[in-house]
Amino acid sequence: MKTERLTPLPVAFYRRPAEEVARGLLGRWLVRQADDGRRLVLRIVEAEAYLGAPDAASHAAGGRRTARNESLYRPGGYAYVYFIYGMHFCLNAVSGRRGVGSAVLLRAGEPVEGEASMRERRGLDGRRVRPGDVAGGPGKLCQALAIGGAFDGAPLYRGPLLIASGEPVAPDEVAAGPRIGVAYAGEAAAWPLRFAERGNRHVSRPRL
DNA sequence: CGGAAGATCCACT
DNA sequence: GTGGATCTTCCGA
Repeated sequence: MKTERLTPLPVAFYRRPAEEVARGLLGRWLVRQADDGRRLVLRIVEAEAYLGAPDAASHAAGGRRTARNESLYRPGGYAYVYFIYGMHFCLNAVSGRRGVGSAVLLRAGEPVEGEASMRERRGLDGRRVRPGDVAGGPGKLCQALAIGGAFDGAPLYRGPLLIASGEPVAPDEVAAGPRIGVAYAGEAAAWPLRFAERGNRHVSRPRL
């Protein structure tokens, strides 16, 4: 891939409503400069918007603010990384203005560079691998890119973890549906805030 | 201070 | 399709 096109998305990209940011992130490159010197790149193919206070599915529902979700209230352009189910990390891109608490959960990516390294981190070495096994899910994505709690609050426009402008997915190629794993959220559970590239086989759940 | 639930993943049937 | 793994965080008592 062409290094000269690895231009980080500017902070202004993120300082918009989460739904716009989620749609706009599809097709972009999630770039991880690993500690072993290798560069890992995923093309983002699935993302979910979480709106903050008015969204019962958000970690900021009702304005809830704790030590755990503090970075969710940073200005758009920073990472919110949390630990869940005793074993998985999830990566969000904070959106909107400081204090809003809205973010975009990065749910799936398509390997572009460093796939062998990602498979190794995922424990898939030598095994038969189907689309979605490498980074088709928020936990898988973080494991493939070696993203842990150390990135909570880190900027996404510079440093060892950033999102670079690729070719955005055309609006009519974006499928929308309800978010995954938020059945408890009442009315908000049905909001169509999950977005994925239509027909892409690397998404976490092909049904949309 | 105890308990319950969680923006998940995997193996198994 | 179902259930188990595994542990941090949060809220209620």
